[in-house]
Amino acid sequence: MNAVERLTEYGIKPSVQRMAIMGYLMTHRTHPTADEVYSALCDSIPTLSKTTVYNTLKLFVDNRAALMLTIDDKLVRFDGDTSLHSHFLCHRCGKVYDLPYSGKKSEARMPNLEGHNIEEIHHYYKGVCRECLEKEV
Amino acid sequence: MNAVERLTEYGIKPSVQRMAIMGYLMTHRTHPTADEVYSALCDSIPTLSKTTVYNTLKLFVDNRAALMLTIDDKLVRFDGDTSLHSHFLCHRCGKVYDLPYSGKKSEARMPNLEGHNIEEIHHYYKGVCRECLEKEV
DNA sequence: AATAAGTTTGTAATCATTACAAATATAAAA
DNA sequence: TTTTATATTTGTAATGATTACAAACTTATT
Repeated sequence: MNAVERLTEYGIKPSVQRMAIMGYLMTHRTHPTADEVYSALCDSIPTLSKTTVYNTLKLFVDNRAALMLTIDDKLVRFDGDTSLHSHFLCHRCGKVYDLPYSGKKSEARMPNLEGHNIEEIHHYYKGVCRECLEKEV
Repeated sequence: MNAVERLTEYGIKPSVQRMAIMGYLMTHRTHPTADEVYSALCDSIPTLSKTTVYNTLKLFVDNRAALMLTIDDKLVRFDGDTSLHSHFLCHRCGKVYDLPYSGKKSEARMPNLEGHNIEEIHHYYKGVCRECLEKEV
């Protein structure tokens, strides 16, 4: 599936900027910040505005074509993979890793907990990643 | 357990400000922001500085006497209850509710997932809370 | 009391994010 | 095609939570 198909699937009309941003999310599974998306694309789209990146990412999230991760208290990150999975933040190198979702699978279908209407589930781990642990020695 | 005991238990030397802030966290399970803590205490401690509130909450978190919640992308919230439990954010009224932890209990003891050293687990739900759903009708 | 160490305070910066209005592009109507 | 309306993008300026920093203050130690 390409970026255009992905956008239309979520009811988002494609444009040069939207395709580029969605394309970046699809090919870079690094959970980038808005600023990282902007920096990566502003060479190929010289007129690109940072406001557009913010607005477009918000549009994706509102239409459930992307996830907004609040795992880091400093920066909001975005994830083009909207399937249910967990995230791990290394507080040493700042990288965010994907992990399989470890909550009860029965809750994957947006349960109704204590009367609340659940729309999103986020599962975050924090610590020191394998790579940083190896460097330690 | 009172605030002083709690502080010393976590190796934090008590002070007027620290006792007041820890006391507030212990008696108000509302997951307050730094600003809310400041506003609540600045009457009883007129000289209190917002910087102190920020520094002190950070001190608590560093010493694991409190949790920092990043469930909301706008505001960092704090929780004096450091036991393993989940949180639910209502995106209509902004309130944060406690929920029982629904991940695998076996992971409660800080597992070693894919070689990473896990130090914290956060489980966030988002949606519309029971109270807001009732008002809707 | 004098000195050192730890804590608090106020002000000024930082910096990610948003508000807003002008400019541009796309679609629809004439 | 031209005109008109609608949608999208852009740049600049503001917002606001958080932090840096150095002075003031408090507590502990010599």
